[in-house]
Amino acid sequence: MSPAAEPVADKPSRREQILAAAAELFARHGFHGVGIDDIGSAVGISGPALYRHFRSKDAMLGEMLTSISEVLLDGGQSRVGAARSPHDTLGDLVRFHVDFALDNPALITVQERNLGNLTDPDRRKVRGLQRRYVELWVEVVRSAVPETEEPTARAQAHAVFGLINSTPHSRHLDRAQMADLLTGMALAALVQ
Amino acid sequence: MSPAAEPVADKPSRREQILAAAAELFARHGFHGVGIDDIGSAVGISGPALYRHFRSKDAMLGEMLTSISEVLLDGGQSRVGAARSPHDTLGDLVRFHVDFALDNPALITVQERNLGNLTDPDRRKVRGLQRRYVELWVEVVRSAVPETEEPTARAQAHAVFGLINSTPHSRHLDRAQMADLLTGMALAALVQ
DNA sequence: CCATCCGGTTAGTCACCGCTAACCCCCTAC
DNA sequence: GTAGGGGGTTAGCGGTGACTAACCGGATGG
Repeated sequence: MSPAAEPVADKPSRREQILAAAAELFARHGFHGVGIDDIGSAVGISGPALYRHFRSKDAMLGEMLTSISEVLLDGGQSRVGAARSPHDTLGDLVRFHVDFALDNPALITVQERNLGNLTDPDRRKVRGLQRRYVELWVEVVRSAVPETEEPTARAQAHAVFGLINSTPHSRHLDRAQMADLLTGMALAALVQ
Repeated sequence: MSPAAEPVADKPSRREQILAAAAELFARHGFHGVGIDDIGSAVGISGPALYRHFRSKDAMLGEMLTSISEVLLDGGQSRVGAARSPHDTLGDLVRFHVDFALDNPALITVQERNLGNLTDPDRRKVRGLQRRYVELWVEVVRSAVPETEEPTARAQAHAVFGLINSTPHSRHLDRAQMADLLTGMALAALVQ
């Protein structure tokens, strides 16, 4: 499948370029609202040339979403790995997610809107990664606020994702202010 | 779904039925991912019979989204109309939106995902209604927390919508608990 | 210096989708 | 008892979209 899962990322090339353009388009028009030709011309090549890089349109979405989910899970785990106070860990986790959302609005949008357009195996994979990411949040929330029940913590995590991921829909503050605002709101919502 | 939700209006009929089914499908698969035949068979009729009730597939989405936006705006305005303390008004507004989201998960999902699939005139109309709803929130937030700048309040409103509208993605608490949780989180995020 | 292959091109195929056409009940009002 | 219309049916048309086929230029390494 993936020709090489490179640790060293000295590859800024095509594939990535195509995925970025596709993400932008999927975010704006939805998966089925975007044609192969649209994606092609967005990167300066035209139409079927994409099949030199991806097996299918579904494969593009699949790779896009799995890689997002992996980045989130890895980043989350590394934040939790750094042993600090539960409350600080929660702060780090929130900040990490906020930064990711602010830096990758199109990806975040695609992830929350287009999960249903994945192939069955891809969806299973992405769902699995997302579930583990949520579990991470649940544990961190519950160790920062111990009296929280598990289902409540899960619901809180989803709600906070919704809050943070709303970022693409409002662009009236600059990046730094927005990051602070969202972080503050998320933490307030979690610890009340 | 519930045939007798109506206070007086004894018209639960077709159109509404079709819109409800279409909302469900649009929410799950996206506008372009749903065919005319899918919608038809979801209400027991098949395919082109829908054109006895709507001029086009676009018209279905248009009517769906404008009616949602109108319901939200009207409901919001009536909550604000009842003169109470700024803080109570904010609480009412939050609770109103939470209730709507919990009672209409499919509609909420379609509204936030499929704005981009609207016809240009429809989109303008819906955008206008949404803008007025946001302005309502901005004013209520600013009168409850006067030191808030306007752009900040706008960003907060969007973020809170994201939080509340995340509802369809998590179903592990019952309706009442979920309503209380979301209301509490939203208010905490707003007043900090 | 040539073989190869990587990454592009255009033309074409096939399925599907929105929508129209033509037809067909009932049910109701006169 | 029949006229009419609201709401349903199936067949089919035109357009579009994903993908394949066949071809091609140029860099590269043996």
